[in-house]
Amino acid sequence: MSDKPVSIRDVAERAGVSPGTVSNVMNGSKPVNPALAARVREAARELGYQADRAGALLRTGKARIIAVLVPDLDNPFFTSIVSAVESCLSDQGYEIIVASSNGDEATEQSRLAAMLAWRPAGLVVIPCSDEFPTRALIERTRIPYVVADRITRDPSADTVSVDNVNAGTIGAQHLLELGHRNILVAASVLSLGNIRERCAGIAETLARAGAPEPTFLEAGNHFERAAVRIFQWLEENPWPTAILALTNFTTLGALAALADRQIAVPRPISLIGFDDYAWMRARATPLTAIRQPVPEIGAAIWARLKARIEGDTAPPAHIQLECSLKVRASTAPPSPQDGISTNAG
Amino acid sequence: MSDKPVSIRDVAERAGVSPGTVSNVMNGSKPVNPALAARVREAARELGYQADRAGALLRTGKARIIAVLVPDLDNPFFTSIVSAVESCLSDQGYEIIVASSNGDEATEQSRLAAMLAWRPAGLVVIPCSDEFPTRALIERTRIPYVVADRITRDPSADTVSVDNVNAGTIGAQHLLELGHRNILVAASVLSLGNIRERCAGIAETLARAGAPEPTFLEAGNHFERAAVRIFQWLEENPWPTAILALTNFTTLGALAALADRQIAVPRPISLIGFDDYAWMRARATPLTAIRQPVPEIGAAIWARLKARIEGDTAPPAHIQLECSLKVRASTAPPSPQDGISTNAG
DNA sequence: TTGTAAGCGTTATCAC
DNA sequence: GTGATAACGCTTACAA
Repeated sequence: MSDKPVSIRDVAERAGVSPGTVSNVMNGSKPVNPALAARVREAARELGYQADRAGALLRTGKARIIAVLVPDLDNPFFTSIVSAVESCLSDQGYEIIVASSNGDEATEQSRLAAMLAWRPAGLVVIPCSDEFPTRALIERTRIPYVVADRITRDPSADTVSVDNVNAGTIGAQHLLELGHRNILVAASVLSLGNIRERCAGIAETLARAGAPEPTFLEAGNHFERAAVRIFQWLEENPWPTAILALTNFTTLGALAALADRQIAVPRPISLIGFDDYAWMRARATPLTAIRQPVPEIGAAIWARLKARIEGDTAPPAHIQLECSLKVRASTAPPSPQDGISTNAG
Repeated sequence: MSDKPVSIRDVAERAGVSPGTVSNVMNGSKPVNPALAARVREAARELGYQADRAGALLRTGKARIIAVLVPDLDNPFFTSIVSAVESCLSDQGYEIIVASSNGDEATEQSRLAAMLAWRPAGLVVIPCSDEFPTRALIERTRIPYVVADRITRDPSADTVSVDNVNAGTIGAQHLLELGHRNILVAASVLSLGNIRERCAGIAETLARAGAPEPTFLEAGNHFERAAVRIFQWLEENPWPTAILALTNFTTLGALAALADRQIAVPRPISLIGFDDYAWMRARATPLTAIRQPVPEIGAAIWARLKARIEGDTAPPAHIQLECSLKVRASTAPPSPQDGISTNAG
């Protein structure tokens, strides 16, 4: 009906009190006579009053907004993090604003600047590279932030990630136990620290067992590209007995390459995927996979951010959560002759 | 360095002009002497000035924010819509704020109210039900909005959806051409109009061809539940020669059920999936699927919203985009004996 | 316990 | 073409 939103003054007038009192009632910032408070609440309800957050923001300088910046909103891992964080803070009076850097530093910079203009209470960033040059931009604002997933070296803020070394280790361990010694690692890009750590966990585990060093293939951050890279590699090299994928997209790339090449799983090639999605289970040969604890990651991010927003000044915390191996049907002991097989074309 | 963000006054002082002039320069709302403008821009750059959007919001009453409300942020179809919209408006000075209603009307209501408190310039809603009771809440605000995907009857706002009848038709047509007459439709919930329309397209196409009516199975909106429903149905009924899934989650459910039941695809049962994701291609038997044109949906949403924000008062537009059938390997003619097969247990 | 008033940063209106 | 000034809705000292 009314063209303009109801303001705090409308409520005050209707309840016969001052705007300040309405504010105190709505925010509980100061005790108010119960009878009055009831009258105010009644008036607010009748008018459908919803405080305009612009006024509050202007006055307090802090929006009840959490800005989330991810490298790719089409990557289900990143959106699952967004979802996990959203479900934590939605009932705490915060709103979430999202942007994608498209894996590009210039875009990261400009999207970040745009979101910062809202003076959000906190920030969640999955940087597009380990350089994280936009960190300076953030730190000038003094806004609390958490770096997630991709941890830059020398982080001066809270970080939340998985134990990437261990993630690699449990994958390699599983393959070793099955008897694999000839392993292809389908990495995304080795310029990312988290990927390098996963590789390190694998390399170390294999080395300790006296197994030959695996091949680390950089397959990129996109499904299509990963598929052709892995396909080509399988064309040009003796086959491994197992592939260990280090991201969800390289998992898909490996699956596509194996399918195109008509190579069955788990024999002649076993496959361990990364992350855990419904489609990994919905297959004739469900995928063995390294699961990242996404809900826990989201909860940890919010816990740190919330603490900082509320004034926690402890030194930066670096939270690491453990991945777990979901053993399903895509991994099996290599068949005896596979150990010496070469690409028969 | 400085604890407080630089304001327009800081810039004005440094450039030796008035705040109003700075505003005019930054927004281009009024012509300004080029020399002065340059000085202002220089000062802004030096100070790293970024206009505080709270002030602007308070003054203009409209935030350059688009609020997006979806039923489930863990459903890749919905997040792909968010991503498509985000990529449209990110370079137009808009920010996107997202929330999930979790498929619940009360949550939808409260999340919507919370987002509305930011006085967003526009709204994108995928309602959690066709009732869409929150519509009243939105319309009181006079904020332009677009209803996407799930179209309520009697919509008084712009809508963007796919041609659901045709989506069903092309799926059924494909199966008919292959010779299938015994079809199971894996629907999500029949209370949703878009699902009913897909069913209608199927039913009509089959009827016109003189084929028997298919079975419409309500498998729900979640993967796990859909999997068990379809599994059970296959236990208790003679097998169809083809399954036509009407959402991404029922596609996964069907795949999981078939895998659990150790039923191969496309024989004895062909399968058409809904939506088009990388995992559908990354299989030994890539999925034939009905693809929704997600980027185009996002673009259409933004086009309508943008027009409304800029004052377009044309009657509500109801945009329908066409789905396309991606024929891959999960559909094939039924084997001769399948026409009379029953569940052999 | 409640009311009053200042002020947050911006933009729009008005003189100049 | 530019500068002063008021106003947006809210919170929060401070006064009553």
